[in-house]
Amino acid sequence: MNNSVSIKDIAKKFKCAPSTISRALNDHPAINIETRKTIQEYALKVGYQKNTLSLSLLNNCSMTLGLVLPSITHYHESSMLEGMEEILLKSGYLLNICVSNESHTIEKEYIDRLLANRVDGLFISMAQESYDQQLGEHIDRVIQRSLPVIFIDRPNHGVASDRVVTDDYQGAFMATKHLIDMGCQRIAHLHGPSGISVSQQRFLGYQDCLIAHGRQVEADLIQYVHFSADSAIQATRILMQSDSKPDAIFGVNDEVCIAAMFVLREMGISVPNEVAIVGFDDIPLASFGHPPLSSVSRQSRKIGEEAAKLFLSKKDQKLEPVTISLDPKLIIRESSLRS
Amino acid sequence: MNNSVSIKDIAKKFKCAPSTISRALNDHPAINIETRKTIQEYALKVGYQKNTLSLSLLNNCSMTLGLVLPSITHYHESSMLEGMEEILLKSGYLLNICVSNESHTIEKEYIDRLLANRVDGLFISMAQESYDQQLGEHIDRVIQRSLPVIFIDRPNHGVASDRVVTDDYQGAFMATKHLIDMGCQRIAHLHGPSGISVSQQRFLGYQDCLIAHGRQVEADLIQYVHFSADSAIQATRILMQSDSKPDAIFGVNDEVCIAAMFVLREMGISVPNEVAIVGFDDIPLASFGHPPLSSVSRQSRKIGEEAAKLFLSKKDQKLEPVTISLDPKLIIRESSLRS
DNA sequence: GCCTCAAATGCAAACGTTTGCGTAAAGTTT
DNA sequence: AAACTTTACGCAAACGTTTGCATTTGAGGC
Repeated sequence: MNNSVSIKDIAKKFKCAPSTISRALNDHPAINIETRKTIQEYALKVGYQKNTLSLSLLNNCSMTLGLVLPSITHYHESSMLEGMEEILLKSGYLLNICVSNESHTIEKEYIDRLLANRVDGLFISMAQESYDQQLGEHIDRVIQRSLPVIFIDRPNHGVASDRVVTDDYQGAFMATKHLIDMGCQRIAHLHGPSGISVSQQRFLGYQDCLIAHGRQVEADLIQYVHFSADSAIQATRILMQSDSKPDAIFGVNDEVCIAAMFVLREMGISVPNEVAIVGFDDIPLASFGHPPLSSVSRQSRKIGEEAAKLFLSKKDQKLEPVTISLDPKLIIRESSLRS
Repeated sequence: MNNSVSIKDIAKKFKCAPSTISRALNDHPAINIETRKTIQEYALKVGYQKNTLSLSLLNNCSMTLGLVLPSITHYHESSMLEGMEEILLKSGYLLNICVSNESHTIEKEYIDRLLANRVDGLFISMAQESYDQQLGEHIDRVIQRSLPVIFIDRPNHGVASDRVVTDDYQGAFMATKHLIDMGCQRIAHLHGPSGISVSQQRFLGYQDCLIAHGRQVEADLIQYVHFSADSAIQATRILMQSDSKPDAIFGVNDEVCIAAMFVLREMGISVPNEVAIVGFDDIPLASFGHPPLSSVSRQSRKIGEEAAKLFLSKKDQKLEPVTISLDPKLIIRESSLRS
């Protein structure tokens, strides 16, 4: 099964001690320079490769990290992963990816495996089930091991912890403000799954912005959706068939807005003139929507980079928990531009 | 740094040998049932967790796999990953994710790390650089170790190896045939990056279908793009501004087609009547395009599942290399439906 | 020829876990 | 009471690597 050659094998070949081989391969000065060369050449020839597992065991450091996400198919998540990889690649780490599918049971199972594999740190965006039911012991276990844990997007309940997030509240506030500035009077909201921080913050930003501008927050104008396009179809129809139709929609993400625009087109309602729309995430296809979709960009890739950097700074010294909040940027396109 | 408790620690507490603790925790019948209980309860209390690294070292089996991808932000890739995870979760594996960004150097570096970490198998979709320059020694090294290597989407040069792919050729053929059936006379192709298997196969399917129906393959009707929406803007303009405009476009993936439809709309060209369009991948937003985009679905999630299953069947017994080719499905929507 | 010193290499422990074998003690059969 | 079996546990090796501390060898100075 495994043909890999070990230091012991090489030691036998040269009839010397494993320690000599180890030192030779690591350019230890106490080893004769010619012996060193000979051994190194031989090692290269037979394709010797250091077994990191033994080192992990010895040094209590596996150079492996865990990333636990509810899903990976949204642009924000995969883009964040790429940013993370970029930094970790330079630092010699490997990343274990674990998709919890919003299930607490799966999340727990994965964290168990990661701990058993002695990862050096954990990035986690908590599953909705864990968050809803306030289940955090599995995370507490990790923290008790004094492993660096960095929360992404979704924080743990109450506990002070390292976090990297977009300022969703601010982004939603900006989006709503922009719609108000465009003269919209009745701004609806496609609200994300309740209980998830991202949904809550975006709703709060929306709500507070309305209040700050002397508007009412009307229950009729709020519809709950999932993060998928499909789920927005029905929600949009309900909104537009109500007695008091909105003249603007702020959606929890771009997918639901693109679906909303699709429904509006079907209904013969013009965007942005009858209904203006702003989304969230600024996915690459947003600019190719019909019309191009205004959206709040949340620098997904940078979130990953910052999370990785935060880990690197945390791993050596114990510091106070930090929250890195990245500024969202409002990208205005035609879907919300009224003349 | 690390507070984890080991079997030795527990052994000291109970003043017995580590082997006794190990057996007790593994429900070995040779251990007194009460001793067993006591030890298990204590282990649970102090949060003992098996150190898998030592086992990996001992058994030459790390229960960890590697996945090397050129990128992860496309729906196809992330969806495939989710399918893979589903199967591997049940089998107790963890997955190391490595994004090569189409770079041979990075790919090599990642594979080195994976080998050093003694992964039990490798899933890989080769970087364009590796493929273009026919650089495969880094992969050969893996195979020489007799590690299961499963190629996804993009095969290795020439070498017989386990593969899981969509029948891109067949899918492209079906798409082109459909456009012909719709009465299109001049079918253009947005060709993916050359040198990549996926691009080549889709082009071949397109080409052979044209030939099979007595059509010419015209160089003017072929434009090269990347897999991103942005890259299709210029290509589409060139196509439509040429003397001999196409009346249909078959695109290498959905992103480029959505961008193409955007450009056509800008130019006042109607889809599907003036130009019919079919894409590839059937991303979730395809059905919300304007008009809804016809596309070849390639069962991304299932590719991941099949790859994982293939590994599981390969890990025990050495079998002949297998190619699993999944049937594509043509999803017809308005973008190609002519009345 | 003895002492010192440096250069080159070996020894053994350590990381955490499993497992075949050995060995007590206790119980059971003749 | 002798012989046997069962029960319950310990010992030690093994996986691959590193590293502090010997130990060996040869050279040079006196």
